[in-house]
Amino acid sequence: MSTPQIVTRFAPSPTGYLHIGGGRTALFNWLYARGRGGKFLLRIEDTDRERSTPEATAAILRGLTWLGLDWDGEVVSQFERKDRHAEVAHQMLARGTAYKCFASKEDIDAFRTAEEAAGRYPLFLSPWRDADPATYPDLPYVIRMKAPRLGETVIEDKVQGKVTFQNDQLDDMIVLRSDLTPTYMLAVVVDDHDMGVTHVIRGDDHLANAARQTMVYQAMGWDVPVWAHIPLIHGPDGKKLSKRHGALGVEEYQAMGYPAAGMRNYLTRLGWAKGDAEIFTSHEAQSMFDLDGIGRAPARLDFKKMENTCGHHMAMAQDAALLHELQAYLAVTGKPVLTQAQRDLLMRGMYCLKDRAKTFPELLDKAAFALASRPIQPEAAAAAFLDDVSRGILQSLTLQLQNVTWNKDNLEAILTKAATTADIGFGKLASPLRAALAGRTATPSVYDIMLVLGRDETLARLGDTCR
RNA sequence: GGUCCGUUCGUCUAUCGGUUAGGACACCUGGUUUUCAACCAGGUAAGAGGGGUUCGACUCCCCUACGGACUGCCA
Repeated sequence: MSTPQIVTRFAPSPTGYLHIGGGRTALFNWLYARGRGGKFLLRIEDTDRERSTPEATAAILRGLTWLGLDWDGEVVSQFERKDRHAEVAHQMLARGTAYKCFASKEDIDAFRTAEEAAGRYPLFLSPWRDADPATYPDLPYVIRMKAPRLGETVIEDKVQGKVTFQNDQLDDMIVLRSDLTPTYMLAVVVDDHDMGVTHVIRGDDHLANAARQTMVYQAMGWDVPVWAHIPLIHGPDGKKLSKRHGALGVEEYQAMGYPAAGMRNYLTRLGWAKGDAEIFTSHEAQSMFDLDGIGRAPARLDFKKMENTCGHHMAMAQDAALLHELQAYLAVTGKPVLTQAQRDLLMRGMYCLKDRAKTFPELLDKAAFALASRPIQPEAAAAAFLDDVSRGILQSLTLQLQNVTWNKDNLEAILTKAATTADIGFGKLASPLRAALAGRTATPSVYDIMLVLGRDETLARLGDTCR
């Protein structure tokens, strides 16, 4: 007996950017499928023609791509499958698991308002459920599912456990609208079934929907997928994530300069855990990820931890990959592109820059000493180290650096000797040197500065200072 | 209102009836250091409240409080 292939999917509505919570949902689906040799599919739920836009679809694809979540096959447009949905609706009709309902929207609204006013649960029960087709009027109609009135529908959820819904709480939902377009409730089920989706991992705002969708599966005699309804992400204050919490869209995190690998790691750990694992590669995440590890309570976004995680990934990354992602960051934020010389400088200095930065803006800031052009304009705090005595010491140091072979050991020997000769502590030498070479007080070590800058630039900057 | 879900350090979480309740981030103290970051050592800090069940409950059950989702010819 072979294990059927795992198929997961991410199915966003194209009504805006890719929400950070949606990004995590996609990530969970991706991890689960990728870690098990399965497929991860992407479907755009664009049946709401009023709110769906191609721009939003493009933004979602960009967000997923940035996060590094690749999907299998073509992106499926739900809207384009509307004929298939209608076909299934009519099959339900033929099977007797659905019926035509001629009640007008106005009648239903009036009914609901009245029921609510009377303090009752406004469950609309269509009078057409068991009507004789011979009595059907010549009016527009919708197709409603003939949902079971008695008993209960049980969801076996991998995250929420067994959740039971009383069938008398659920109405006969509309599956095909009067304009013959499908509703979400029908479309998801048909699409998930046709696409062979085996595991539905989505936000727990869909938990109740799972009950109704189960009825559609049953009405069609199809296998119900494995459910996993994950809690939504909340803001730092524990409230539902909203604009006042700051960034909502995945692309905003890219624009803030967070590395994608770090975001994947952070988002994976947000609401999921495997023992004490904290920092891991995506490959490791794929093999560790499971549905059991998903928590049941909503998790809050913690920017500090996110930055810390990103910092680890910055340090772990390959130099060339970091430079590449840095350039992508510059591009999306509309910042000037790097020159070849700057790229060379960054590649040369990456080894001492990447473990000091958590984000790309920080990386750029740490690299400022290398990217700066002569003459260096020292910040006030740095300039304070450049008094006449210091300049004198730097001047004699300059002479000793003229002909030395440019490597760390030699530089170390010379600087140590210079400090001894001048009878000062190393700090008294390093601070002015740092000020002269970088114009700042916080930089990589003076050796690293000199190594990254190279002899010519180092001597030139010293010359500028001592002139 | 009804239905459903949730609640362990400030935050993310481990624990799956018996632990000095562990780890990570953040924070504090000390160390290291040419600055910053990093790093090392240590510290503060938690089972929402109340009832049960049990020899024993963070873990199982009930109630309360608080938070959330759903309750559309939206998805």
